[in-house]
Amino acid sequence: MTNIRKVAELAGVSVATVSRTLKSPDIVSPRTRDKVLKAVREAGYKPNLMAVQFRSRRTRNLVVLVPTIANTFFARVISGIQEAAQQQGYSVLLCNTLGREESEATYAKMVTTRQADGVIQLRAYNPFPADAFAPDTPLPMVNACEVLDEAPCSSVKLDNRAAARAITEHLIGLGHRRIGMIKGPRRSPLTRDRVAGYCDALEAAGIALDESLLCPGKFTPHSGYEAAGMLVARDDRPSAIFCESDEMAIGAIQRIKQEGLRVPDDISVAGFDDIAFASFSDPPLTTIAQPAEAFGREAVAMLIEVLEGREEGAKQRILPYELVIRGSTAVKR
Amino acid sequence: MTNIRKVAELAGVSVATVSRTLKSPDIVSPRTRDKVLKAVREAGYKPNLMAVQFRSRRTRNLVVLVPTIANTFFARVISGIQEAAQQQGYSVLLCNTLGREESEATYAKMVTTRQADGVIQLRAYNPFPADAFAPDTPLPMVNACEVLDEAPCSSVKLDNRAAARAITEHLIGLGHRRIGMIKGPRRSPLTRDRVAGYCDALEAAGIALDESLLCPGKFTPHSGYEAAGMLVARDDRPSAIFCESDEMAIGAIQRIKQEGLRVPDDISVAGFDDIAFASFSDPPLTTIAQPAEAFGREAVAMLIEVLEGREEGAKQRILPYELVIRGSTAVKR
DNA sequence: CTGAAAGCGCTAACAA
DNA sequence: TTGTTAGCGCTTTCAG
Repeated sequence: MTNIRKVAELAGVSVATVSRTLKSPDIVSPRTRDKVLKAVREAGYKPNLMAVQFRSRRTRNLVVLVPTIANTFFARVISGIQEAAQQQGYSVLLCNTLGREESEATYAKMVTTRQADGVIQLRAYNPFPADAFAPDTPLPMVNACEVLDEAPCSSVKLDNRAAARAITEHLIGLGHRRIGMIKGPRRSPLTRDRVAGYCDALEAAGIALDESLLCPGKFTPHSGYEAAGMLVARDDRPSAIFCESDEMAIGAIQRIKQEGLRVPDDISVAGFDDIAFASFSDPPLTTIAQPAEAFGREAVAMLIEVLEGREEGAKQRILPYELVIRGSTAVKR
Repeated sequence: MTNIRKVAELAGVSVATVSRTLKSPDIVSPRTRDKVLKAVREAGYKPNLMAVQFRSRRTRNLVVLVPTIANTFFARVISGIQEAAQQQGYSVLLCNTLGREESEATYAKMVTTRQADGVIQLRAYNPFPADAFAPDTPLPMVNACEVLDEAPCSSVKLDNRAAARAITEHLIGLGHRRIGMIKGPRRSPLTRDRVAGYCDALEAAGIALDESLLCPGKFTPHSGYEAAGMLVARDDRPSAIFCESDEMAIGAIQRIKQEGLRVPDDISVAGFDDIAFASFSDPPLTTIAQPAEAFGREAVAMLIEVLEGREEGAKQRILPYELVIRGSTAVKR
């Protein structure tokens, strides 16, 4: 084991000097610095980060709680996180929690046990027990994408309500008046906001809300497939369906075609997220593009602010969406 | 900071006893154990894992080098890794390297600097410098999915050559004789093996190899789209195309349709991987299913064997593939 | 600018 | 079964 002491001996200086040379080379005389660096090279010395972190009480690790890495939208958010973190000298520990609260709590514990400095949570749930931190310390956490209503920390999200309203209005603009919606899990704030936006659009257009046109899904292609089956089987089937995720929209399109109907001729379908496959579906998906990578970058910036004590109270940032019109929606006929 | 010493005082025992109670409760008398656990609770004590790991010289962290988490195939491998790791008490540090060697080297350094115990590399590249470890220590690494020819460590992979041969034979069996192939990057062992399997099948059927029917892609839908464009534009266009990944196959299908041809009526298309979207493409994709999660589980098992010193030389495991026939391939007409 | 020395919080001999 | 003690490898006062 080649440690700092060996290097010190080799260079003929004290361990303190070696430490200083490595951390703040500028406060060391050029001559000693050269001696030390030479010794470091000769000894093939690599500082034991375990010890460094232990001693300096910070790890420069960020844990990211992801509901599921199998979702390509989250993959983009994660890219943004990694890019920003790396730039600031932090490493990212990705945790695929499958949305399970126990998993989230387990990984969040890496912060209380000082294996990581903070967490970025991509789901609306606070993984820390109430007594994990001293009363008025700010939580070392940032909530992104799906955000708690009373987030106990800074957060970044989309204006989901406005985005859902925009895409519903696009559908209404095409002449659709019976518009189905395949939504996410009931209790998600994401779903609630998007349903609200959908209702806003209907109301503004003077269309009565038909609750039975709202089907729950699970953000997977298969659940979209199932939900579309319900919607299409009705006598008074909708002429357009807004899906809360592209994955569900892709499943829905397959089902609609299987039932012998055409998209968009018989039924228009809109998605949400603009994942890579959205433009490769047949027909290509009309959807809401989210600035996924930007969510990641923002989240990192906010978290580091908290960790380095530069924050003044929890912030809430809203990032812009964009309506992307492709071939899966068309004028009602 | 509530540390082990505080707990010891509170319980009226030595720090060693507290440590023991937490690590091996059974070698401590029930009475002391109760006292200690009570004190732990009262003090709200959480061991500083940083210190634990530093002291015990192991982190129970595994770093996983993933070329890109945006690929849903890797997402499945990662699930398998996480599941197995968790079971064995290890945490997973996911590193999205984008296939960049500098990134891989940076993350691999977490092992030499003792931030992690070992690495699972999903790409055919050794991220460690030659002198990172003592000459005949086994590398704390396992190579999975895409494997180095002379892997300096244990590895798990598919019999890519046989799988490619099987799917090509499926195409030949349907009467196709001009079969294009959209392959991956030239230098990948994966590509080399799959091209070899493709050639095997042709040869066995007495079909001459036409090199110009092999187009390189990059495993993305877009690259499949481009490559298919080349293939389809030819006068002597193939009647079937074998793509080295489902993502490329999905891109290829879109291009073929855009050129006014039908899949599979005019051109059959086969993929590789069996990602979730494979069964939701139109038509659903004929492909090779890989036991992605099993790759992950195997890799963890092998790595832990190495880390805990129970290995006897590098092993090589081959996992089985399965030909999944769906609607994108049909009899030539 | 450099060195000596005191730990960080914990584990692991070794003794008792 | 429990306590004492000596560090792990590093950073950081505090003197010099």
